[in-house]
Amino acid sequence: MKRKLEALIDQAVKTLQSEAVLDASLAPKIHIERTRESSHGDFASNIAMMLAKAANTNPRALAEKIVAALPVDRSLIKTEIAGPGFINFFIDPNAQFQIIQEIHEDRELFGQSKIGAGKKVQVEFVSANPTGPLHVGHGRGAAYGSAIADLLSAVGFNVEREYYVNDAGRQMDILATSVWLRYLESCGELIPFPANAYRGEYVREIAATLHTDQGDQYRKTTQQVFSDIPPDEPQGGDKDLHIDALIERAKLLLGASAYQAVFQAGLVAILSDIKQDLSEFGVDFQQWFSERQLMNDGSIQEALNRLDAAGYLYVQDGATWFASSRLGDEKDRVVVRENGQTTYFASDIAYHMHKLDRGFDQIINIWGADHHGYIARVKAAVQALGGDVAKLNILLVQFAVLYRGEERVQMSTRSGEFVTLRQLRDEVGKDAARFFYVMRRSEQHMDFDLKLATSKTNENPVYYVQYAYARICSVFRQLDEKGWSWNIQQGMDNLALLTESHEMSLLTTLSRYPETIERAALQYEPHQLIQYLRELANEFHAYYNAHQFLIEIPDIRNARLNLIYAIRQVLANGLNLLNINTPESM
RNA sequence: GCGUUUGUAGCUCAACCGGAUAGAGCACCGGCCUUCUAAGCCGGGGGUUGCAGGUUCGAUUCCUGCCAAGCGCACCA
Repeated sequence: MKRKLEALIDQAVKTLQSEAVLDASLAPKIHIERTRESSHGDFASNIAMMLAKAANTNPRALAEKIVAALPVDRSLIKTEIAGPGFINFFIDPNAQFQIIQEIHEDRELFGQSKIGAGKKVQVEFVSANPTGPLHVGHGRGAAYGSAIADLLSAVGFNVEREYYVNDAGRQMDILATSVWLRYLESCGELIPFPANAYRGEYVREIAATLHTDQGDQYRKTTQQVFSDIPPDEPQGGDKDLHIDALIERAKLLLGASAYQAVFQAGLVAILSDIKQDLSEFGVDFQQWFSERQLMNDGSIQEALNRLDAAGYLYVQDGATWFASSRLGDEKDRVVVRENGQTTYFASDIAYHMHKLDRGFDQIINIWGADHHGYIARVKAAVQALGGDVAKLNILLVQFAVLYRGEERVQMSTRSGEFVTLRQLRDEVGKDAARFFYVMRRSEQHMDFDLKLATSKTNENPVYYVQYAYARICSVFRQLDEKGWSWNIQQGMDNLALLTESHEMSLLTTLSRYPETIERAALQYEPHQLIQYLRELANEFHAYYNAHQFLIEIPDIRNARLNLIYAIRQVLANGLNLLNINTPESM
């Protein structure tokens, strides 16, 4: 309908242009929107106000000319000029009824579209370091990213979901060393556990399993491990020097292959935990892309070679720099350190080279807001590699600030003090957690009150939507119990009997579903879908309280059942899209 | 200090990317269960959209400045 009206106005404008009322060079962007109030009709356009100045006339006069030039259309019963120059459109109610027929035919496909035209889109999200379990801070990115991926796929994009695994680098060495030290404790050694090591309970569990599986074969004495190691922070030393020395000592004492074995034990345990966690959260990835692979297969060197060939690398103070400031970054960045090791950013450059080479039409990175400083340098890298920056879309998700009641909860993977995503799911359930995470705009700094989320679960709006779905299911169960019939055809023939105001507004809301999906997908705003579902549920609950569906008169009964069936279908489509369950009774 | 995101009802947030009288939930007050699930519905109070300018027919939305909060500003990842 929206599209149709746009086409009509477009024709009217062209007609006026041919009559020289409007300048032929004008190419106005025609914008149709839903009205907020029913007295303003169903749709409105501001076209006259946009063009009035160029046409050297006042908006209302121009609006009249546009209306006069409007081609005839059966479903359009009235136009009105209102306010400063809005053109309001009134749609024939009979045309509105078609939406019910449409939903009954399309079922679970209703709302999907092909505007993505099968274009390849990669969505990379979560990508948390595999140094510990996911905590509630990661949950938002997970829920948001998967919602965007699912929305894009619903509107016809060919979507690939990817998790970038930072399985290389110092953090992983710290983890491996932490596991080993806990392992030594399992063997019976008395270890002064470093301040900067991973202190979480999960490290102990991994170490215990390692001990059970491998026995004492990686055991060294505390004396061997700690002799001549610089003091830790609590002893007045530097915690970074301390842990780095321990990492070197571990590699030395264990030898390369045994160190690898310990390293792998930690990585594999944590990564498989993350995979399972996400899967249970309704988030699945097609690709788990390994940073170590980039280092081992020469990709980093290749990326650096390409930058060098393009003239973007130089050496200074013994390090190799990428001249990102020439491409919009605030300063140049080191890619190879003085000690010969490549930086994390170098891996990132290689990773994005890979993404570009894989031929996606669009690349979406979903990052936590703490990474916003990386946008400029990554875009610079993409440009320097000869890629199209316009294809790279970096979306930031603001952090959820955690509270327990009034008190702010600090989280740190290192210290082991955090609330895991799994704990949250156990307490509130997957549905409530997903709903809550996606409910708000991603740029909005979100306050997440754990006390509220875990204690007053009945207040979570997800139940409101699910309840509407369950109520409709219940109506159809009652129908069977009463032994009454539901004749769909008879209902379709009598849709005109749906004349109540609740019914009219439900028809409009139902017809808004496809455009809601489309907008939510293209603007990367899944909260719009949530907003919509709450509205649809609200209108249904109001309708439910105001009118009876299971009534004696078959014509009306069947028409109403057709309507609520359509409502249930749309609720289900929306909830399924968000990976939220549709319980048939609550 | 620089960059970036945010600032809307007592609290948590919307507002179809510049539209008409800024809307929901929670909380508060008052109603509705011998009829399809009261996890619901109906009604009420509550606002200088952080502040000050600017752009135009029209600004919560765009621009500038200021104020406040979050997050960044490594040869760490």
